[in-house]
Amino acid sequence: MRSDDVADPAARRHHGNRHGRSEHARRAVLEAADDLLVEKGFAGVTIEAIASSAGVAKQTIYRWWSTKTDILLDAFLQDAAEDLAVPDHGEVGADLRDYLSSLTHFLTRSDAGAVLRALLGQAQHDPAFAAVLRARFLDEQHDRDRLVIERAVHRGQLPADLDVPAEVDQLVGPIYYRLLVTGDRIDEHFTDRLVAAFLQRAGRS
Amino acid sequence: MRSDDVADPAARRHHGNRHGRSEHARRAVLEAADDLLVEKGFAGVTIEAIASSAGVAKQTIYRWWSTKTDILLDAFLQDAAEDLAVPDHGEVGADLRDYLSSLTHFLTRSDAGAVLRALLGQAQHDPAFAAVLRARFLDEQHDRDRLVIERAVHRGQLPADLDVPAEVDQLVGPIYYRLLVTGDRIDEHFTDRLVAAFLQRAGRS
Amino acid sequence: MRSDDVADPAARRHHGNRHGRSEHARRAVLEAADDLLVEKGFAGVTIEAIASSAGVAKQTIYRWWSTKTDILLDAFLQDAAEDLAVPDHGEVGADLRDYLSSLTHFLTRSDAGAVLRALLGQAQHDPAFAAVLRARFLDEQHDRDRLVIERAVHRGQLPADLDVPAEVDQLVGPIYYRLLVTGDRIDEHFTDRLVAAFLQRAGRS
Amino acid sequence: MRSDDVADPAARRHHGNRHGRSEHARRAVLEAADDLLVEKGFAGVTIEAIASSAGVAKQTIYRWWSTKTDILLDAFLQDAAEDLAVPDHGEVGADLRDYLSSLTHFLTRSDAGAVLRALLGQAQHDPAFAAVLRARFLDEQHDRDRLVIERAVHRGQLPADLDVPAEVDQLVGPIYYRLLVTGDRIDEHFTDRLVAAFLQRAGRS
DNA sequence: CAATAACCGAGACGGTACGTCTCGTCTTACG
DNA sequence: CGTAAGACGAGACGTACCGTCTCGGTTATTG
Repeated sequence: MRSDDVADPAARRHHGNRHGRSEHARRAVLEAADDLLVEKGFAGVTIEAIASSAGVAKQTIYRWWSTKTDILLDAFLQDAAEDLAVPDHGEVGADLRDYLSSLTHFLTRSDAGAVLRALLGQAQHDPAFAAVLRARFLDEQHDRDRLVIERAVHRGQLPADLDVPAEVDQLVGPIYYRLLVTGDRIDEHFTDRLVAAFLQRAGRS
Repeated sequence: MRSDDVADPAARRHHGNRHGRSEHARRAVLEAADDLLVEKGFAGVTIEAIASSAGVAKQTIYRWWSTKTDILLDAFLQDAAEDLAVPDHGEVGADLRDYLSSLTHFLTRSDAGAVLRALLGQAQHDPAFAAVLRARFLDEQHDRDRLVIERAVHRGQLPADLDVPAEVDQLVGPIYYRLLVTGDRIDEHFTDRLVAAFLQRAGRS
Repeated sequence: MRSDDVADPAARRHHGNRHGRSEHARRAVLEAADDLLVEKGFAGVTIEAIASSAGVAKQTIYRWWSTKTDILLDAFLQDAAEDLAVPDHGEVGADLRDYLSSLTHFLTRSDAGAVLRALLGQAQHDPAFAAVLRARFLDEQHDRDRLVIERAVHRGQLPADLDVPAEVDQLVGPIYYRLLVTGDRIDEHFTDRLVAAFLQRAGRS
Repeated sequence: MRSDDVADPAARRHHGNRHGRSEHARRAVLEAADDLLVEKGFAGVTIEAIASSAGVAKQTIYRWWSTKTDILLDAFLQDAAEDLAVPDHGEVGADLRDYLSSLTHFLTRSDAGAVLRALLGQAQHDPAFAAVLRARFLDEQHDRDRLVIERAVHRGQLPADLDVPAEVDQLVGPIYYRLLVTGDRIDEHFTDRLVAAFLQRAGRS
């Protein structure tokens, strides 16, 4: 039998099989890409470096991904999945403050945030990739950004005729602006102020 | 003297001289870089391509610039200088609407705007370049963004204790957000709404 | 021996059995290798190409052969077996003229001859393969080359003290020389002249 | 033009110039190819290995040569130039014995001979290269092979109607045959016997 | 007449070398 | 001394095969 293999399935080397790819290789590539970005910067992320530091053949990478940004996007999506929960305490102000604060933390402190910055940078150079990035992450994220407000509207805490997309842009726009353009620190004072301005607008409209 | 170069720059080949650098070469490089970016995209801007399409030797480029983004930044600064005038009609609302509208036009419609997007993209990949970009353009632009509001404060049209930097981020942040992240259209309706929200905040504070 | 293999299993598809290999796969591989050499040249003979055009798994090839030249050698030996009969009319001159003429035809006209050329080429690059080629074909062929003369010596038509190996090298050497080095045409006039020279030497010695 | 290079080619490092290639790089490549063939065999001669052991960039190799056999041919021609002098003592027999003996030594003992074997091997795999090899070496060598006999014919020592090409093939053919096919030792006894057979034929014809 | 064992096609794997591309440096010759 | 030209060392690119390995299926012999 293969009791050894079965006993420790993670440890054993996977050298190919008939139906499907190596999970081991897939993970090693994504982790290597992630690590390289954080340690060496975007220029340090080369297919050769990924292959070599993942202990994987280049051809194995090319079999499953087309570009290095494709790899980084996969790595990012895997990491980002759990980190962007939308809070629901039932109170708009608190939820928004909470959400913007954790969004900020994600963007500026986590490795995944660094990867996203790199991907957004690449999107500026490559319209085709920009479209992919939107389709595979940004649109979904945009929905998430809307969620707190939409729930409040649903609960009757906010006016029904609120122009949600425009309001969301005014809430998160300044955060991305500081992240991508000015590089200024984004603290809770700043995000709280954004929420306050929103509530003021929404209360009056 | 440069009269020859200026009089008939195309005809006379400039193969070196004893009196400093060639203005002809400088211009040809900046224009070539600009054109290549617009026509072929950022990936099409290589030092070799610039040299070849400017009719200039690679070494001449390396003598005066270090990287291709350095060239693009020079090209951008030259183009951007005149295009970002700050209006002063004496009325904050009108001035801001005017300013944001022309800023938007600059960012989304002009070739220089395309170059800036590329430079901002590169800044996400390269912290050193991000610092240079801030020092040579963004800080100055940030000052310009503040100008309309500061003038109004000075005139007594806006409260003196206004947190100008934070307000500016809320005004232009959403614009850059759409430019760099969502790719959504930025029309006058959107910029006018930003101004309205600002006036509402400022009037109350 | 291989008589079993050749004898038994018929033309039906063979997808595995407990004892013994698939004759179908064996033949398909040898034919594919042969065809590829003739159609695409030596560089076109790759294990992957053989496997794919024989409809066989790579592993099946590696189970039975070690290198592509090993395959070509098997293919060659199978083809060559019948084509190199040694004539025996009882007259040395006629036999030799006949033999050299058919040897030349085999070397320059047949597909098997093309394969042998490739194998001899490989033997120049790889001493280990050169040894194998000698053991599995050239020594035997050398014996065949000797046969006509030895029979004549036996019959008393040629002197008993003839240095047969040296004479054989002078008979066939020029043929291989033209085949492998100069590429000159080898016609009957040339082979007849070789025989004439031999008879002259043998008559005198 | 190149007088500088020719004057002092060895000493200075040459990292590029406007008109013409680096003699230093050229020599390093040819020597590296030669050494690799002798030390590691034909399979050990790879462009990467040559580049690395010559301290040269791959692109520099590809700029001037197309294939590894092209490099080996250049290396061979440079080495072979001086080693194949044709003797002229005024006596056919002595000259031929001398010539065949030194030819044999060149083919079987020298590094250049090993390279030639490899090139002849490659020629069996690649008709295009075979043509190049003939044009750049074999034809010339064939002329050299004829020279001793032609001089003797000219001196009246041999019949004027001698079929020189066919005679040459009978003289050198057996040597190449042993070199390329049988691998048998080629000693002076063998080459002297070839000469003796030739003289016998020529004397009678 | 099931269980087993050897062989089959398929194809993913870690690798090596390929030939191409661009980089940034260096040397030369000209004006 | 700045220029145009362009060869150079370096190294990443994406591709082609290499030889190894696993997988699931097929069949003949065995228990």
